[in-house]
Amino acid sequence: MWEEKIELHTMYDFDYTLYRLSYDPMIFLQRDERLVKIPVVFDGDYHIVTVQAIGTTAKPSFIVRSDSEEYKDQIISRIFDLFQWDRELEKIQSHFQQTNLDKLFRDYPATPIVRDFDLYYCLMKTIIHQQLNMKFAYVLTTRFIEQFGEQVDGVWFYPTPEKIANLQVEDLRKLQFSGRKAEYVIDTSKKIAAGELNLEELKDKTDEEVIKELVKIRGIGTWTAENWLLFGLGREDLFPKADIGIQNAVKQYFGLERKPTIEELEAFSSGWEPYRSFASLTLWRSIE
DNA sequence: AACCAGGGAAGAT
DNA sequence: ATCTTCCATGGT
Repeated sequence: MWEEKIELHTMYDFDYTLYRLSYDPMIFLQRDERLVKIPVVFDGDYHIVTVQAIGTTAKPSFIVRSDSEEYKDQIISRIFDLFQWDRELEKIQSHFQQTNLDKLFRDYPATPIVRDFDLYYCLMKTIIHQQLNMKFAYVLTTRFIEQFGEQVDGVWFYPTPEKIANLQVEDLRKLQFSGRKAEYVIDTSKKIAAGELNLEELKDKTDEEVIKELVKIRGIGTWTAENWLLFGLGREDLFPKADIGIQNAVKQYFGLERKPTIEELEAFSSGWEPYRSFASLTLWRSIE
């Protein structure tokens, strides 16, 4: 067992991160302790990494703990990457002070990108969440992980694509997946298991290239590709205009009579680049 | 009971 | 290419 204290050189609202993570019932959280346990897999070996906040938003610091000395550097690097601790949120904040979202960012400052812990899980979760209300969507992802994942010391490790690739549609229908959704999940997992789709390799491509490749897959549309880029890879310039939550948040913030059209969203969002992901996150946050 | 939900595919134009 | 319809399933 090792532990490492980490101090950031930027502001970071980790309590908001914990709040966002608390939506996912399969994540091991102790919010009063400001602590989260993260499943990390290296070379097929399971590691549990504990991240605990001990600082403030203005002066954030953390204690990171895990067991494997061998992977210590990789684990710390992964945690930095996951929580984007290198990012200077002050820059984002000042960028939006010069836009039509100035009030929004004053009300909800320094919202970090909260990534999912695993690229494959993120993609499955995003497909599962298509067109479902959040409550039921999380019921489905919870059943998915309970049924096909593995729990170690209270921490859930996500199913592998290989395992899901071997399922039948009926296996997921039992969990109240629609037949169509079950096909999307299984067929996409088959592509990954067969090596036709490599999520790790998409890290090296631009947003546009990733969207173009993912949208070819049956069951993945623009919304899913954009959300995967944002919550999977943690990319900074996504604005999912088809998203109902984004539409409702824009309606509320700008005081519209009805939900905005795609064209109206285009117009409102001019000037938000190249950090539109932070606009999206902060808009979602405003209606939580 | 009707409409909604952090969409997408398939069909029609 | 773009618009319309249908698909599934629970929540409010």
